[in-house]
Amino acid sequence: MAKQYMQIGEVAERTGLTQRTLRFYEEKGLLAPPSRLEGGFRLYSEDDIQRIEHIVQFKRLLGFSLADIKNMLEAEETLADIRVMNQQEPHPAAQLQRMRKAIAVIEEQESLINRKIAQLEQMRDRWRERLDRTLRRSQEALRDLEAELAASGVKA
Amino acid sequence: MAKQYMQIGEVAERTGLTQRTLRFYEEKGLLAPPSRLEGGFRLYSEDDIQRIEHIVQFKRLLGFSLADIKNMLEAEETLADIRVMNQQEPHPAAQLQRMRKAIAVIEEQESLINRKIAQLEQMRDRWRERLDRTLRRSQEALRDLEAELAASGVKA
DNA sequence: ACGGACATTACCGTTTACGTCAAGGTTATT
DNA sequence: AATAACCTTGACGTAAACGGTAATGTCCGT
Repeated sequence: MAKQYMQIGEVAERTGLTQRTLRFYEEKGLLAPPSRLEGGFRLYSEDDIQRIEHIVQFKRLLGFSLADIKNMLEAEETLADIRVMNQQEPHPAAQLQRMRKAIAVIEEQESLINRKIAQLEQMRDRWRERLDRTLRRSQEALRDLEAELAASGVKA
Repeated sequence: MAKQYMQIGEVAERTGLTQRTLRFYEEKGLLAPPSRLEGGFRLYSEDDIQRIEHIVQFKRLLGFSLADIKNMLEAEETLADIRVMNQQEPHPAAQLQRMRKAIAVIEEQESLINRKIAQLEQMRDRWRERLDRTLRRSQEALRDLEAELAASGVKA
């Protein structure tokens, strides 16, 4: 298993971010302040790292600003809160209420991603049509070429 | 039909970009310098506008830097060049050669988009699993709630 | 030929998302 | 207790992607 806690250097290496970026994200509120060693060294938990990798993904895939990503991460947090609350107060009626909230949050994230996918698919389809047209034209060119060769064959 | 040529103000309105941004893109080489009126006013053709809207899409969907987008647009240009050349020198063998190039370019763009889509789908699937788990848990909560109600019904 | 709307270049300013020291404190090992 | 390796908080720097304004020129309808 991975060590329980990692210092910033190791986290940086694992996530591909720099130490500065990690501190920067923390400063901007994208990362919850991690725990610290007595001397002040940051200690990241597995959960922290999960969250960091989440951010990296959001950036790479969606291309959103950090401000946007922060909002999306708040959805994450809502879910985490709900889990904790369901653990603490396991009254079925209250749980059910919170579950509905959780489901709404997740569905929103999913539909956001789906919208993006749909747009990308549309974009891809336009390229695909283009490919088809080009292929058709190159078929024609090939046909013409064969005709030309046949003609020169007759001549020879 | 749309007017043959538009001035920068109208283009800005139609594309949702600012005039400054249009000039900036031109300066950075993302847009070919449009034709000009005698006095120096920029005149954009339909083709120019197509290209601009292309850029807007790339930005919104892929979230790439302008430098990256510039590279992708060069693929576009390669294709345009190929079309012109095929018109000018319609020798089948040469055409065929260029067609192959065109196909390669298009396929590269397509696969780039496909990779992005695949990553997004993976991300969506993770949310979907999460949704499933939450739904299952809320089923349990519902079951518990019904049991509770039944019990209180018996008591009442 | 003139007034108002629209454009031009030039240049400085701003925000975002970090990079890059500097000066000093902490941890682990010997 | 000394030393290397690691960390801390500033503080300033920077590239990208524009925003905003000034000073000036152009277009066009009357």
